[in-house]
Amino acid sequence: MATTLDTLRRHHIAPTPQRLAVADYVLAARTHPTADEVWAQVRKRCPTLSRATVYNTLNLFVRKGLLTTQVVKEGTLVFDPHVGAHHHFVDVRTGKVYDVPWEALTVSGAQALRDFDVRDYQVILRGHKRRT
Amino acid sequence: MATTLDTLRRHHIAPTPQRLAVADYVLAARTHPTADEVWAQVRKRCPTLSRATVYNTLNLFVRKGLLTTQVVKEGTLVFDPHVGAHHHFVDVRTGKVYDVPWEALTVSGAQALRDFDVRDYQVILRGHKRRT
DNA sequence: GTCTACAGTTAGACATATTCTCAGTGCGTA
DNA sequence: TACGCACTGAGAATATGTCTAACTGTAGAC
Ligand SMILES: [Mn+2]
Ligand SMILES: [Mn+2]
Ligand SMILES: [Zn+2]
Ligand SMILES: [Zn+2]
Repeated sequence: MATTLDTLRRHHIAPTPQRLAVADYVLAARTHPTADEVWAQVRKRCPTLSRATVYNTLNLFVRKGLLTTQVVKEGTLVFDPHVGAHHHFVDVRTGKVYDVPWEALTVSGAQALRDFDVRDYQVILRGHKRRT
Repeated sequence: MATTLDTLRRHHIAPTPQRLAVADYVLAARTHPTADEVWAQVRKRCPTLSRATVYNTLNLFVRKGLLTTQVVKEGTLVFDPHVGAHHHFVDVRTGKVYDVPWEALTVSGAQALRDFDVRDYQVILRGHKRRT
C-alpha cells in the first residue's frame, strides 16, 4: 500500500506534519467526517493543529482531488475520501452517512431531461440502518 | 383557487398578517428560497417583519405540512412548497435549484439494500441548465 | 367595560460553521 | 547570513439559525 507521504506527493501537495496528520485520518475515514470532527480526532496526535489549518488542508485536498465534499447533512459539509461516483444513505435517527456503491442502484431517465445538461448525479436515501 | 387564508385555516395555522405575507410568497415560490431570501422579499410588503418571525413561520409551515426543507445547497436549507416526492437539479454555475418530476426518473435497486430500511429517497442532479 | 391569559412578534443575544486577516515560524537558496 | 516564501495559528469577521425576554394585541372571564 502507498504511504500517506506518497499519496500527497502524487497529488503535488507539499507534505507538512499537519497535512500528513490530517491525511492519515481523513483518507482512511469511513464516517464522512465534518471539518470539526477531523479537527477533534487529529488534534489528539497533533495538539497544536489549528482550526484554520484543518479547513485550509481539507479544502486543498478537495482541490487536488483527494477528497470530495458531500451536501447531505443539515448545517455542515462532510468530507469523503471516496472520490468515485457513489450514492449515500443517511440514517435519520443518528445522522450517520453511509456509502451505497454506484452499481447498487440504477437511475434511468436523466438523459431524457431536455432542460438540463446533467454532468453527474447521485441518489440520496434516508431511513433506518438495519443492525447487522 | 383557494386563498392563502383558506390554506392556513385548512392546516390549522392561526392567520396573522405576518404568516399571510410569508405564505403568499413562499407557497407560490418556484426558486427554492432560503429563509433570508424569504425575509428579503416579504419585507418589501411587510417592513416590520423580523428575522425571528420568518424562521418561526417557515418552521411552523414545515411542521404543518405546507412546506418541506431540502438539503441541496451548501451552507443553507432551502424551503420547497412542493411537498410531494420529487427530484432536484442544481445548476452548478448559478446555484439555482430546479424541480425534476418524480415520474421523470426511475431508481431501481433500493429495495435490495439489505443494510438499509429506505423510507424515502431522491436523485440530486448537477450540471448546466439549458437555456430554453 | 375592565382584567387577564396567552399566542404572536420583535430586537438582540447566542451558538455554530466557515472564511479571513495578519503576524509569526521555518526552511531552501543566493 | 539574509531573504523569500509557503505554511501555520490566534482571533476577528461573516453567515445561518436558534433562543431569550420584553412587548403587543386580542379573546374570554368577570
Ligand atoms: Mn486521487
Ligand atoms: Mn397541504
Ligand atoms: Zn461517500
Ligand atoms: Zn423542489
